[in-house]
Amino acid sequence: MCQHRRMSNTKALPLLEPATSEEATPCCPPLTERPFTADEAESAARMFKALGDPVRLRLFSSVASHEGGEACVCDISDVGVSQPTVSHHLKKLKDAGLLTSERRGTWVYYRVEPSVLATMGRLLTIPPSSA
Amino acid sequence: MCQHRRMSNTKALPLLEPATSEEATPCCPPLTERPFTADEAESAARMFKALGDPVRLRLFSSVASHEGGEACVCDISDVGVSQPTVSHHLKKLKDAGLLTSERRGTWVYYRVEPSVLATMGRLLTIPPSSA
DNA sequence: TTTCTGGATCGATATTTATCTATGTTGACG
DNA sequence: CGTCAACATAGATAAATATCGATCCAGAAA
Repeated sequence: MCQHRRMSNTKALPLLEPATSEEATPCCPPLTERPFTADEAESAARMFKALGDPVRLRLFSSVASHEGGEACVCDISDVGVSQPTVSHHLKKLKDAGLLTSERRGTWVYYRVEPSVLATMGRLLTIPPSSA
Repeated sequence: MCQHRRMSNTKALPLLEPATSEEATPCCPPLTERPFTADEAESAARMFKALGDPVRLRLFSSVASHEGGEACVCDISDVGVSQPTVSHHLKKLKDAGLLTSERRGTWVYYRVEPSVLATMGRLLTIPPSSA
């Protein structure tokens, strides 16, 4: 939870809830399977671009590695930029479909969209006989 | 090889050569393992950013999926932008360490740096008990 | 209601970047 | 040699973006 002065009394972390997993857009085949179409590239590039900024990558990693699969903004904001900048980057990660957010009382919790790691991992899978 | 008017008579494709595999920088642990440090984020974000443009992603996919593991620029340049723009993007992919290039006679061949897919794939590995 | 706090939004700015045209460079060929 | 073709580089420009300070909004507590 959030290590701060005034503690919330709303249930801080209903961990591991159903998660409403929408089962993802498969989006694209592995990058190595065949040349991407323009549409596929547009779609996949949006995800890579979202992780293509150091601050966003740290925020994403903080959420992804946080106990319970979610993190309060106040727990991950120590990345060397101002609070509006953190907010701006979290919004971009949300818009790219990598994170979801939920407000609970005073705090806002972010979590990794369940399908994302699998979808992006699939893009980078290595073909069976890679030389 | 290159489907063009004037054919080269230098050996066009010494496929699957030793590849001088430098065995890669492991760079970073999975994104889900722990919050990335600033340095780790800087390093990993550089790779994601390189794939974060649709044109570059198509070029990368074209090389990665090309028979023999390498592709001549002339075979992958049909992505809707000018020739200098293609060249510019290929340079960025090289600078990011994702591609290598080699000139053979008239043509320049690009190939995927062998370690890259594994390194980036590792970043996106899903933790053992992901809920 | 008033006050405080966590976080989002607004508006401005400096930097990055994707793209182009024009030109340079390199190798093949006659 | 000169010419042609494949790429790369240079320079310019318009658009995207990372960042900030100021402000706004929502929930909690006094």
